Amino acid sequence: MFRIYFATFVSTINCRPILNFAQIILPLNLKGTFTYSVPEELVSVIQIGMRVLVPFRGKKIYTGIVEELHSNIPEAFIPKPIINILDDAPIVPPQQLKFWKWLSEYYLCNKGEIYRFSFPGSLKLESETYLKLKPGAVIDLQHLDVNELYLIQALEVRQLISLSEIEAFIPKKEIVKTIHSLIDLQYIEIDEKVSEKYRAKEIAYLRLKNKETLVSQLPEVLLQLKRSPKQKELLLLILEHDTANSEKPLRKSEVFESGNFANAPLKSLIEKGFVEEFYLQKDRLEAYEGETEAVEQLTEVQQQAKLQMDLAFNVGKNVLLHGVTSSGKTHLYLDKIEETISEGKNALLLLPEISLTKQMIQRLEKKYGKRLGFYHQKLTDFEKVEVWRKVRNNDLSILIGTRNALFLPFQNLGLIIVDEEHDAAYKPKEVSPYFNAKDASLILAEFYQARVILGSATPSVESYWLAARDKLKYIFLAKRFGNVALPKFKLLNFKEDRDTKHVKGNFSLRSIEAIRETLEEKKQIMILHNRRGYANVVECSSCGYAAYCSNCDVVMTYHKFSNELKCHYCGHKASKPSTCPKCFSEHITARGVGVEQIYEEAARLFPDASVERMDVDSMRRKFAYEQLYEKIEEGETDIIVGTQMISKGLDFDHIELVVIPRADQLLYIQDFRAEEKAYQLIHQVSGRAGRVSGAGEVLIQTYHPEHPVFKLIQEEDPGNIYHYFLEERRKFNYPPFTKTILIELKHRKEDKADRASQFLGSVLKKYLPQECIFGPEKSPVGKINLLYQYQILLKLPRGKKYKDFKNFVMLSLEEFDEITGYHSVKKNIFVDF
DNA sequence: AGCACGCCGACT
DNA sequence: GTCGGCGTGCTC
Repeated sequence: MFRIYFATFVSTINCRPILNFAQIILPLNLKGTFTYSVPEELVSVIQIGMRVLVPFRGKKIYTGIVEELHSNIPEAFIPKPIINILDDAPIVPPQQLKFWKWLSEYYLCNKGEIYRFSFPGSLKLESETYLKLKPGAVIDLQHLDVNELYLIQALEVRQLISLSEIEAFIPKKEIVKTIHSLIDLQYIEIDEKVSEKYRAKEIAYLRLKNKETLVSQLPEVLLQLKRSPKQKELLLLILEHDTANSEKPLRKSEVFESGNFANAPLKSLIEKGFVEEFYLQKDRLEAYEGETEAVEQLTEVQQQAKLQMDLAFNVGKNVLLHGVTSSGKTHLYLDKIEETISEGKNALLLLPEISLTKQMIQRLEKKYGKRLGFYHQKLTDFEKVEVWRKVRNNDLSILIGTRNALFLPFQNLGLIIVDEEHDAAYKPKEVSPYFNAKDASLILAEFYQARVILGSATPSVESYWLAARDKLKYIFLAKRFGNVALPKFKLLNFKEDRDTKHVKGNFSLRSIEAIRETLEEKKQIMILHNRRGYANVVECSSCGYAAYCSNCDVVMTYHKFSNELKCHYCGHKASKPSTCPKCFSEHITARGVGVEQIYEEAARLFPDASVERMDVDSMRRKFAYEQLYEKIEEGETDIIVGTQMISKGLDFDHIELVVIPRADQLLYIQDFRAEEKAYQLIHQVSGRAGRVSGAGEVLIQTYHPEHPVFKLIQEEDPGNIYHYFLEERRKFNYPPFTKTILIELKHRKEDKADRASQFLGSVLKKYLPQECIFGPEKSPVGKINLLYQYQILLKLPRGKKYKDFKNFVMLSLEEFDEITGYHSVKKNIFVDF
């Protein structure tokens, strides 16, 4: 009683109640946070944003993040105590915690999902379950089966064995049974252990032990070694190194690399106390050590753009930098980055895919050297941790990365640049949490009081609209660097050419002629065909049978190169049937033109030219991309046939001609963004042509030369095509005029998925006006990977109402979750999909 | 999410 | 008769 009174008394004086409870975010896809008590000895140490070890469900231990500290005793349950604190300072800055909160609320996902996604695995320690022999157990080996015997014998040799290690010697199916039976017999018990995962990389070095003494007694020492010439030689080598250039220590591996020494002489020298081994930590990622150079002067036009940018930034407005390809956007980026870091702040440059931008990386390395860091999915986990630590210690000024770099613990972020802001890689549909890195950048920047540049040659319609309404400052760079002319577009009416027999296969004679001319000039050609494989349907012309994927509701694509059928949804492979499996007819035909076919045709039409194909299938081999890149750069390749892959990162000086044989294919895809995407793709590839000469030409073969996209793409002023896109979006109530939410429901059993979607639909209809709800209906691809898929599309009004409507959506989802029968239905929610 | 508990089919 | 399937419930 007295204690309680005393505590209250003290806290009143300090105006600070004791914060002995914490809300913890766990790396699990669970709603909300969990309350833990803070042990007395940790109360003064714990801070928001630190990592803590907490028990969760029995003995299992997780690494959680402290989101909040408070003194409200929970009533419904007794909180468990925090086991320990892992950091001596917060690892997640407050701005990032706000960012997580915003993401989870806006994108309707759990914070645990965000935490799991944003942290490198080895910073999230988890306990592992170990087995050990029960002390004092008397084991009767006679009555054990083979697996039990194995396990007991293993435990007698090694005291602790983790669950994952057991898989090595007991069949997976038997593990649980074996363990349970041994626990029942009281022979073994279970224990949980947390171990540090991250290990600094250490390099072994050699040096003299007690250098001074040794040197002073050198004659005696050498005498002592006179019968061991190798030891003597080695000692002298180390001595020489240690006295000569003591700057760089001698690497152990260096000594052995020469092949002169074996391990034995070294061992003897160490035993005799002349030499010692020592270890130094080493960064896994090599920092650039070469010369750095200054940022080049901006041109007149770029100077103008920069001026506008500064004006916008000064009034707290972010920028949409719309610059045609090779207009020098990168140049402007570098200038702003330079400015940011000279103010002592960090800059973040986001790219859609790091691998395709080697030139950009090299260019920046030359400018910023050690102050530059990279962060992307291809780093190993330990490499990620190292970048994390450096960012937290503010050792890096500039970060280049993909979307997950947004979650690095920046101390003082001043600028975010989102390059190629229209790119779909910023919001992949495959990985949760589903968020758009472009939109998220604007929010994160707000929390850091940082500025944002969205850059693109073909901005997204959404960003263009924001700029049109002056929510973003619109800056347009209309001309290529050095006033090089933009490529000329030419529409070829393929129907006419075909009717007058002016075609060969998929190529118009006019295209063939243009390619031939370009080849004669020793220039390069790109042919774009955005469809993988050889043919997209294999069917029987007698009975109409088509080869479907066994897991998905789609036809399989025929890949002639690898001679197999592939499902592009689940990756399932099958061999191509030579007779119809249904009617046994031999009339198996392939329909639908894929990039392999276009490649084959091009190679046949131009037998003397070197033709290469570039798509995910041909680039899967390691370094395939780098090798082809070099070949093109060296001028060894004349014609590059490829999918959308060729539209990114291939900046070569000698590409003059781009041909798009079946351009209509790009437009007629079931997606309200199809035309925008087609425009972006065509525009991006065309930007590869005539970058130096200004004589670039783009041939678009189409059955519909009157289509607005084809008509408007030829104009150098992009205003009209964006107005066309916006008008279309307005007409059909699509973003940016509405806000969309797509809910997908999947289940192994079709009727369950169907009923679940019907039910959720009916709940939504209770709260939302009918005209906002589209569906429930079967998804365009009704089955993927054996899961049946249904969907509901919501088109909600923008602005103030949106928040209310979204609350109703959340309410509906909660009501849906209350039905236990639907818990096995997998639910995906895409906000602004 | 993952892990334990509880009720119905294919095997010794 | 059991073993094991996955439907259901809960986690501070």
